[in-house]
Order: sequence, then structure tokens, then C-alpha cells
Amino acid sequence: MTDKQIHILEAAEQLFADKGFEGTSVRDIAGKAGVNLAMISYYFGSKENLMDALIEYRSGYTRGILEELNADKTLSPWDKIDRLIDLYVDKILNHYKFHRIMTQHLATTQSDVIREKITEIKARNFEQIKKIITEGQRKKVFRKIDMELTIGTVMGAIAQVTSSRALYCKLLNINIEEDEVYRKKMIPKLKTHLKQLLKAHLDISNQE
Amino acid sequence: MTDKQIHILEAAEQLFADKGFEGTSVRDIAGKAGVNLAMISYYFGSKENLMDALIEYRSGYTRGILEELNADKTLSPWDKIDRLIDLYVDKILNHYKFHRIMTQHLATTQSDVIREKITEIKARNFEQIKKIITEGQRKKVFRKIDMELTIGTVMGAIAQVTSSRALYCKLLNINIEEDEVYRKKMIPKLKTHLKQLLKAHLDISNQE
DNA sequence: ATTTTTCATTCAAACGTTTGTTTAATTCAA
DNA sequence: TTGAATTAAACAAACGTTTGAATGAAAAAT
Repeated sequence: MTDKQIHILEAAEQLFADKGFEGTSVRDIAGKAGVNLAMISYYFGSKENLMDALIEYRSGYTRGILEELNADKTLSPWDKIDRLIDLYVDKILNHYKFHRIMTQHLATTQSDVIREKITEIKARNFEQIKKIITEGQRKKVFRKIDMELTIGTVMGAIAQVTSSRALYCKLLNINIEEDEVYRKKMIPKLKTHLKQLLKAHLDISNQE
Repeated sequence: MTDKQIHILEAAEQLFADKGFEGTSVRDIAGKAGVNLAMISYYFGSKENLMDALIEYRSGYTRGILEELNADKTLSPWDKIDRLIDLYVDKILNHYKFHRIMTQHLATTQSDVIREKITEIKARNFEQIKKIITEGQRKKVFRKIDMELTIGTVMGAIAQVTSSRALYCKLLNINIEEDEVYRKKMIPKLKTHLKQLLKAHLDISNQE
């Protein structure tokens, strides 16, 4: 993957996130990246393939981090939960444009190679998180909870903050154009909230 | 709004949800609704206006229910939370196609009349829910929490289950085509989870 | 009661753009 | 001199929208 190809991918990423996959034309991408229209077909073959390359380019990172976190024997289950939240909040809010594209594609129901690829990546990460919680239950520090939906709730909360940014900007009196302000305010707020939420939700002493 | 117009809106709703707003052509809509292509312009003026009409058509319902729930003096804060969860889970999972369209539009950053309309509707509903929680805090049954993100977490969890359906079908071993099976299994599961989650999160005796 | 007028509805066809992709010529460094 | 990189131009197909004629039932006039 050359610098020029990466440059095109990053231009495409912004446009896809802002205007959607279908809403973005190959001419838009070429224009934003400052390259000739034909270069996109030349490098990637098609618009679909470009999307595929983008996913490949962005999704390698998380996998490594999660496996590393899971393998760490020195951390308690609570520590791992805290790190997990830090990791995901940082990752998604700092690459929120990419995340928005993934969500958009995942939401479609029509048969789609790209969607299945995204689903597999997410399912794989899901398994890693499940291991962390199961370990906490085995050590009798976490109570019994709905595994799929607990993980889904954390993901959903983070996704909500990025996908409904227009709403939260309105609620928090932030100008919607001010990306940086939004992130700087939202990231610590979201981390604190999720840690408090999971502390109450997972703690075995809150059994009823 | 005539029967025929509503028929067109409902056809458009399905297509928008499956293939996105940009991904759906006016010819697709006319084909699915079984009307002539020109009828869409004739009735709605444009594709954008059709979207606007769809939002108007679907979003009136929730507002009434929420205001009614808030006005009810006989219910305890906990009762209201339970009803709120039932209401939203049922609403979103039963009209998940419409919800998917709203989310999709809300995620865009380009200036957009439709997005601002959706934002206003959501902000209005937000305020109603905020009142319920504030009342519970005043009555000393709920503890202090992050208001925006607590509501956002509930919304996010429900949205996650609809927007990442492909993922949850894989995790729960459900064929992705089987809409009905997914809903029947997910709705009670989600309600139980969210009630348990909020019980732990809001309960004032879990103070730390 | 019959004819005429009226007007919203429906239609096939066409409008001018824009779409993703390909072509064939050109550039330019190795 | 070779072959990858880059270009402007062109391609057919699909896009949202408009047109102007045809339809048919209700209202008005005979």
C-alpha cells in the first residue's frame, strides 16, 4: 500500500462518513484526494474494492490490542474493564468517521460481501470481550448478566455519541462544526459514565 | 394524506432502510409501490420532500405517549422507567426500518434540513425523559448520574440491536432473513436487560 | 336525461445530469 | 527503451425530474 493509495483511502473515508457510501461519487473522492479520476479504478479496481481496502486498512489495530489485553495476567477483571472502556472510547471517537461507515454498512439487509466482512470483525472482537467478563464471573467479582446485550450496550452507547453527534451538540451547546471541542468534552465524560455504569451493573454485591 | 400516498411512503420506508436514502432510486420506490414513476414527483414534489413527509408521518406517535407518561401522577419513578423501556423497545424494534433511516440521516455532518428536523424531534423526546429521571432524583430514589449519557446509553443499546442486526443474528444463531424470529427473541431479552441495567445504575442505595 | 365541461390522476417518453468505469494517448523516471 | 503512472476524453447506464397527451369520474350545462 503506497502513500498515495493511503492518501486516497483517507479522503474516501471522510467523504463516506459525511455523505454515505452511495452518496459519495468517485469524482468526489478523486477531487478531495487531488488525483485524477481514473486513478481510483487504476489502484483499486472499483469503488466497492476501495471500501474493502479501507476496512482492511483500519481494522487491523483493535484486534491486536484486545488479544494483548486478554493475555495480561497481572490485571484484575475490573482493571480490564476500565482499560477496555478507555480503549474503545478513544478508538471510536478518534476514528469516528470510519466507525460511522462501518455502522452504515452493517445496517443494510441486502446481501453484501462488505457487510459480512464487518460482521466477522465485530464478532471476533466480541469474543475477546466476552472472555474478560467470563473470567470476572469465574473469579466471583462479576454477577450474572446478559452477555450479548451488556457488551452491546457499551458499544451502543459509544456509537450513539458518534452517530447522533448533532443531537449531543445541541444538548451540550457545542457548535456542530467544532469536532475537536466535541471530542475533548465527550471522551472523558463518556469514559466516566461507562465505568460508573458497568461498576453498578457488573458488581456481584448488587445481586438481587 | 391519501391511502395511495401512505402506500408510497411505506414502500419508500422499506427501501430507504435497506439501501439507504442515496442508494434508493425514485424508480425503485415507484416499482415497489406499484405506481408510475411520475406519481412521486406529482404527490411529493421531490425525493427530499418524500423523506420529509415520511418523518412527519412516523414521528407524531411517540411525542403523545411520552407526554402522557410524564403527566401520570399515579406511577412511581421506577414504574415510569419500566414503561419507558417497554415503550421504546417496542417502538424501535417494531419500526426498526424507520429508525434506521433516522439514524442514517442523523449521522451526516453536511448541512441538512432533514437532519435538523430529526434532531429537534429527538431533543424534544429527550427532555421528556429527563423530567422522569429528575423527578426520581427529587424523590430520593435515583442517585446522581450523567443525564445525557444515561439516556443516550439506553437509546444506544436499542439502536445497536437494530443497526447491528447482522452481528446479533450471527451471535444468536438466527438466520438474518427471519425478521419475526429476531424480534420475538430480542424484544423481551432487551427489555429485561435494560431494566436490570437501569435498576443497578439508578438505585440510590448503590451510591459510592 | 343527455351532453359538455372540468380537473385531478395516470402514463410513456424524454429531459439534462451525474454516475462508475474504460480507453487510448501521454508523461516520466528507471 | 521499457513499463508503470497519469491524463483528458468518452462510454453506457442510471439518476431525479418534467413534459404533454390520455384517462376517467364528477360537476355543470344543455
